[in-house]
Amino acid sequence: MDDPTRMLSGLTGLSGLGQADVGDPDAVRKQALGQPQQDIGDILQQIMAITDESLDEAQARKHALNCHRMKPALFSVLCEIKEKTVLSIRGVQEEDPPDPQIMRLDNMLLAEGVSGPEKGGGSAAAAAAAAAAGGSPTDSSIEHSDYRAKLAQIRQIYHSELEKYEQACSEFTNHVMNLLREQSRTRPISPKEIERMVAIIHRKFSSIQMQLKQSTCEAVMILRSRFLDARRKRRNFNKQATEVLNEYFYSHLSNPYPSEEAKEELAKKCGITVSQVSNWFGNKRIRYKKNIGKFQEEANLYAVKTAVDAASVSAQASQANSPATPNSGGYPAPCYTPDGRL
DNA sequence: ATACATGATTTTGA
DNA sequence: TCAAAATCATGTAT
Repeated sequence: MDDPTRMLSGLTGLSGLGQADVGDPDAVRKQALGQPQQDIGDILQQIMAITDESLDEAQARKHALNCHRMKPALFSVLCEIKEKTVLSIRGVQEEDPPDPQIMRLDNMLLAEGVSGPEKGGGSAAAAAAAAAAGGSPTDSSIEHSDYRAKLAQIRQIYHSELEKYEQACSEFTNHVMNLLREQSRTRPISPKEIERMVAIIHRKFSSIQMQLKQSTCEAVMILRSRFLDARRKRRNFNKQATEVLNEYFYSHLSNPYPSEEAKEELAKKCGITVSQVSNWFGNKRIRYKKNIGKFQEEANLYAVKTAVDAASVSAQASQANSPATPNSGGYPAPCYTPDGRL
């Protein structure tokens, strides 16, 4: 980017027709053919030399060339040659369709509320989603202000960078277009050629933009996983909830697999979701099985509790004899001893 | 600071 | 597709 002139000479020599003000090429050529070869060689030499000179030197030489009597003739020859070569080159680099990857990134950024209209829509939606996902409202709102702040930060960086790129792009485009216009006085450059040049520049810049978008997406994803991953905001269930769950577990120790309906009821009683109930039972089963000894005390506690409950209920009902602990089969029955050993 | 407890997710196996 | 098992990431007690 530090030497636009070189890039220009490399890219613009490819295509385009002569300019409209060239006039009839044949007529001019006849004139040209009448001149000594020496002249044309000389002019060409000078034109080639322009690219190697400093801008000031080139400026002076360009002016000299413009005033040269052979200039119109040479110009027309260049036009003609160019027209011929361009036929074989045309179609080599036609329009490519909008990059699907950049579209994907755009959509993602839009969905995350990074790009698009000012804060509101995106973050509000995210907040709603987080709230729906569970967790107490206060927690999620506290964590969410943090999340939103970070997101806003990313958003701000993204926009300022994007703006910078856009500005640089348009500046560079302008610069190049001016140069091309300037050069079009000494060599034929069609509007179409300029157009193509601009397109090339834009492609280059958009590939830079894509990198920006990509890294922004990455940052947002990391942020999301940092804040929205349920594991990271785990809260223990309250005592009453665990009590209810444990009660069910130990009173169904022979088959601690609550049905869907039972789960729903437990969920309602505990103020948690059905899948949380499922998680709890899954964890409880495996951990109980893994170390029955460790849970012995707890098991006894709940056995006694349910026994007492049942006793009081049945006592109320009919003064019946005390019910046995409902423990039979399934998991290895914990063998109760008064001191808690197996 | 550390180890252990616990809810959630991921992997694995039937 | 469900549950077990393994694992993760945090909460909590010491």
